[in-house]
Amino acid sequence: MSLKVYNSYSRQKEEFVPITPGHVGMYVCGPTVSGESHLGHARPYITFDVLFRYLTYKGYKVRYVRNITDAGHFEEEGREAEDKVGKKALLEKLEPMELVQKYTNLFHWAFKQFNCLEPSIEPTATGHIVEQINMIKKIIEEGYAYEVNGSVYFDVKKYAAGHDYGKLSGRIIDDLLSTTRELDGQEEKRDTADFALWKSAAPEHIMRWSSPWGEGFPGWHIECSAMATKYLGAEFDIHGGGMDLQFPHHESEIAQSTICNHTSPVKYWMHNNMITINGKKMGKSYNNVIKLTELFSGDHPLLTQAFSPMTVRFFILQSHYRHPLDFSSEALVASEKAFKRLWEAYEVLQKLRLPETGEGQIDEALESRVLNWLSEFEEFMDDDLSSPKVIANMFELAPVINSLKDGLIPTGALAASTIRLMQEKFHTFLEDIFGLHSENSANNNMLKGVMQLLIDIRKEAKNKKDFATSDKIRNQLTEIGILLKDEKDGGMSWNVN
RNA sequence: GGUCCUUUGGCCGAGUGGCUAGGCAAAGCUCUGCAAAAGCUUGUACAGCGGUUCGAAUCCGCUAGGGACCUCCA
Repeated sequence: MSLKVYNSYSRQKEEFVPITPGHVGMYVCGPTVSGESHLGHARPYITFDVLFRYLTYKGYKVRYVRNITDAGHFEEEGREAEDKVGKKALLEKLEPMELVQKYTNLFHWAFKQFNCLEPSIEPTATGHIVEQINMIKKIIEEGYAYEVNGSVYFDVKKYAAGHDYGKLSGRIIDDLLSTTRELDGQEEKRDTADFALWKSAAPEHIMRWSSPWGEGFPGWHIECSAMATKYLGAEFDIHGGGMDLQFPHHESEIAQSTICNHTSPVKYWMHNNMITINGKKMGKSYNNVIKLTELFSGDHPLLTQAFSPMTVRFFILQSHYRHPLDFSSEALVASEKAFKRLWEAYEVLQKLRLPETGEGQIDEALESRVLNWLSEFEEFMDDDLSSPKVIANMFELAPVINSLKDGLIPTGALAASTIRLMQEKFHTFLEDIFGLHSENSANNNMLKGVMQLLIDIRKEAKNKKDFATSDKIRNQLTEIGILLKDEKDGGMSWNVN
């Protein structure tokens, strides 16, 4: 079966065929480490983490490059040539690189909580100034950039004459060129649609590098072009990022790389949609940001409780990555419960007793439904990563699993091979591909031993119909957050809430 | 203003022409010493109006609401 992905560039689903058979080059726009990551950032990195995992599952050798933007861009291009990172550093009285390090560490910490795999290469913008300068030089040589007062701009009009600037983001070039917006500093540009490749640094500017055009710093878009070219080549398979980066960032990236490398850089452009809050995009300018640390601690006016990383990951996977996802505490609570129920069914499944040969009669109808649900896992993922549908099927299977365990469905109703397949598929999709894991923090042997002791005492009490003792044990455990459940067969299980 | 997207049951959220998505919540039942968990059953939703069609949540048009991008943004 073959994977189909939605290509933003062609605006349709296309069969995924890598440029080099067996290998995939994937670039994802990483974070700007001038501040703390928020819930909105979780979506692209989890989405593309799943894609990375899925491609790997499909047997591809994937080189996953995700940059760290630590050089900072303009707060408002053309208006105040302010380096975002530099400015905040002054306020916090930190060295710029100290600030960058702090937020990079925090970013890494948060996404480790989310169980995101580390990219193959995580290049930084500041570490690739030379590559960026070389690329700009090349673009000037090609005649598509010009220097003014120590800054270098990309000539969009000239580019658009021979290329389809605006195709990715659905812009009409004439509209872009005729924009009448008045911005200070625009007079340097030949055209308002032009964008900076290199900016001359004002004296107070902290982050600065020498270049053939004087002291300055790179434009925002050039870093991705330079680093993607360096590590993935002039032409690579997948470029991912948030929808809000389509224009101008990715559009400009295409233009720069195309001129520099004489080929269109990316085969498949993939964009995730936004996380909204009350219908509005989560973003600094809207003042509706929930930082990841706040999410994990529950310390935010919009949160009724803390939410674990796995709950958030599951929440994100329950919707399709190209659709907007509206956040609310209620929605997260629902996902938390759903995830818990699914995970418990998964754990039950892994411990399910396999039927002996000839034990009971196979329920053909059930068997074929189960096999169908299982085979759809991959089918759905192949269809542009339809994780919500896979999860829906898992929930169809959960009652089957629980009923097998409780004896409501006889053990022999499903063939041993079917149950084994179910175990395998759940493991593969839930853990390897979706990247989910147990949140049961009680995985230490000492607690297990203590719990076994309590369970034994409670069983004895129950056998003696000493319900006062048995209830005391259960109730007090409940109070400290351990849930004890009586099983149908007289056994007991427990989990930490 | 320009370009594009979207509007599904109490809530979240799949779904692009005909077949029950799913989750959470709610109600009833079964199991249980009681409870929890689990299982079973129940909802007949697709913004409004009109059109195409044998048939539309799904295609087209209009109206209304929401949103994204056009500026740093995941």
